[in-house]
Amino acid sequence: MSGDQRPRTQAERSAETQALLLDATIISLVELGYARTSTTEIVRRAGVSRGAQVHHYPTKADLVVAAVERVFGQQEQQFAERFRSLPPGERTVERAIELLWSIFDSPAFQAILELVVASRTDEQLRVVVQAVGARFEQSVADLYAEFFPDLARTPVGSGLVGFAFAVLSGAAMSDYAGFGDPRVTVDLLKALTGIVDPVLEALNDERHD
Amino acid sequence: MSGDQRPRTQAERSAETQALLLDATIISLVELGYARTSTTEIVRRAGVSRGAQVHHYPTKADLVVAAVERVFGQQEQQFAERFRSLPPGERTVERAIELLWSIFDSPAFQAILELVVASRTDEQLRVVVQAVGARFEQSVADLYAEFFPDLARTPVGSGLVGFAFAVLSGAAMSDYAGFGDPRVTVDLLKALTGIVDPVLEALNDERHD
DNA sequence: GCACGTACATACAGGCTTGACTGTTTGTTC
DNA sequence: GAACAAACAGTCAAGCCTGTATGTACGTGC
Repeated sequence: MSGDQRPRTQAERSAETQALLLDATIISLVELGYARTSTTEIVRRAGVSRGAQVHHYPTKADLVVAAVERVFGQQEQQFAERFRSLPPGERTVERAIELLWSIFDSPAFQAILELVVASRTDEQLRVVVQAVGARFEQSVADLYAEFFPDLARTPVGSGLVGFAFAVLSGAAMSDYAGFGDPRVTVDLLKALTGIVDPVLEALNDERHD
Repeated sequence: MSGDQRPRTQAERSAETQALLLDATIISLVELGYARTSTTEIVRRAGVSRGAQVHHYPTKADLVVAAVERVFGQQEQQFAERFRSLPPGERTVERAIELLWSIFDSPAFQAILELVVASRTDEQLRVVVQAVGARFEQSVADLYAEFFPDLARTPVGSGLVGFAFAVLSGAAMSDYAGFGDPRVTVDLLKALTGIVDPVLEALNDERHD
């Protein structure tokens, strides 16, 4: 059936099994949440044996840490690709926010949310999450600086990416927190970016009294 | 030693044990997170027996649901009290946001965050969290409408509380997500509220084309 | 003071999870 | 093609967690 009878190399076997395991981990995080995600459940979903899992990721922590890197990396790459493939005329701040929102509004971000919250009370996980999270933001900030150099030069403009990340995280969460409307929040964020300068002035005035 | 030799009434005993259990639950959520919060751990922290716990809250879900209501309720009440006790001259939108931020920046909100995220994959919990969360927002919105009636009348102004909730949630989370700086985010939010009208106009212009 | 119900205490059983351990297959190297 | 290492398979035991069940102490109404 699967026409390829050529034996796979060790590297290929390794990579495929690891991908199966990490994707299963991420999907389990999305569907069951962190608390109910067990290694048993992961190997079941991945369709690999316990031995295979323990070979590649000896402990549950190893597995989760690797999943963090994978899911952040995927989103980071996806955002960059999508934004770069926009027709030049549409490479606006507003479009960038819409694109970013499509990331934060995705199942993948639900997994990230589980991991971020779990990382609060897990030293080992927190180190990785913060590092990878910061790298993610930095990658978006680099694109931002590349395409909107004028905005990026201002003090507030340079912090705007971090602000957008915070707002979009909150918006994504408000979906099931019972407060706020993500669409309104995102629209307001987009509107805000259109008036960065007045905000900047207001902020400066305020800090100098 | 404890001077009071008068026997406690059943109601008093009940209330005290329940308070011990719920507070222990909340503290455990803060310190250990949702995944590692067990009924065993809770009764240990509360200093009550397993039987007492099961008597008041037969299942773990009952315990967690009650904790949701308690922790949201406490924060709701605390905000209202603090805001109402401000000297009239300081009852500004900015002060309100600072006050709200002190809520979102507290340990209590860390517990709420655990519960909100857990509720995503827990039907029973989600119903409660959304209801109580919405009530919390409504209570803040009511105060907002009472003290800033002019703002509250505008379309965007009326949605501003939900927006603030989303932003502050995100800001609180960005602390351990590795991206954004909560202080910058909150400052920007405060600045934004000072220029609600331009935002409103920008948003309307944008929607009408 | 007695009967009753609420509040509490302790022990137990079933299920699940994790990490460890032993054995087998597959690819690679010389 | 033989030796070696990596990849994989399946089982086991210890620990924890939850819910249950049975027995005891305390407060309340008559």
